[in-house]
Amino acid sequence: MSTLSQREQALFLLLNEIGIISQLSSARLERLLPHGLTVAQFGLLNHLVRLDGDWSPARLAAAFQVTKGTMTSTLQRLESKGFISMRANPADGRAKIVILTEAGRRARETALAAAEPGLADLKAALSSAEVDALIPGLQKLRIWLDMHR
Amino acid sequence: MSTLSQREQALFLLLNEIGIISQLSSARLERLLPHGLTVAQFGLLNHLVRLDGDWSPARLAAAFQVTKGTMTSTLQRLESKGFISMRANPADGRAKIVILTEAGRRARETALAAAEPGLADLKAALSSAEVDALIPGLQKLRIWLDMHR
DNA sequence: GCTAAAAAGTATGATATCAAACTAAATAGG
DNA sequence: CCTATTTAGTTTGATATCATACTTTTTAGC
Repeated sequence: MSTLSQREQALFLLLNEIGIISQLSSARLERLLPHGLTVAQFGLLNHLVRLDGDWSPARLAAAFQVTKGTMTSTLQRLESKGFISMRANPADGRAKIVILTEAGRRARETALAAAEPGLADLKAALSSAEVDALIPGLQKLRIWLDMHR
Repeated sequence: MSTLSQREQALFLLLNEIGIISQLSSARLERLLPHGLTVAQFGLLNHLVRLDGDWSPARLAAAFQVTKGTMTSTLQRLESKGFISMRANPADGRAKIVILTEAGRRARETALAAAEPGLADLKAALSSAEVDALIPGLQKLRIWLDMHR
């Protein structure tokens, strides 16, 4: 009969907790977002607002650590909502350039304002120190997983 | 222009890291699992093996913190693989009882053995102490989210 | 230069997930 | 008792996600 070492059981438990938190917090956020925005779409809008520059679908897929196919789908949905547009990259016939529209910028603003109370509530769950204590370990794990896939 | 407080930004970052880890680790595990088992299906088999007793779909949905509709779908897929069966609850005409089959027990065994190396690799990412340091804070967060949804 | 390999993007088919709407059965309140 | 509410389970329609396979374009090797 297969078993796991204590060490492995602890890792299993860790990943389990992380999975449930991810699921609960995504569902929580999505309920607050306007325009039928999903967490993936909101994340993309935030990214484009904050990080200037030319973003191709492939570069965005790498940044969010999803497959290119997933990014194609999310971009198409944002485009159909009018929040981004895409044009060909004149320097590379294979590539596209993703552009945030004015409507997209405004939608991100209202979405952020709508999401803020949900984050504010969360302050009751963990102290500032507790949050700060968690982040480095999680970053280390995320970076390892990213490098070993 | 909407902004977030420092506190809220840290929480946002925390949830972001958690989301990415959840995504990467699920994809990683799923690649190792046999029988076309998904993480959700594997989790359910593990649960049924470890926790004896009568489990209804509703109770399982609560335990995994997914909607009843999601649990219906996952149970149907496991049933079509022959890994569980379901029968009516004689004491409650609305309810069903989920039963792990022998094939399901064996599938869980082989799946666990297949997943084990993926967990073993992960030991390189975090020390035992680092894992132990993360768990209590995450549990606290998970419990809060569970109680406030 | 030509060909082989790599990269960008899309398409397809499967599963998980949610919210919302629905049916059927059990329970609670008068 | 009878009705209203709650609970169990399913269905539907939408999105995210993956793996895989495909087309087009670019880059690298000889």
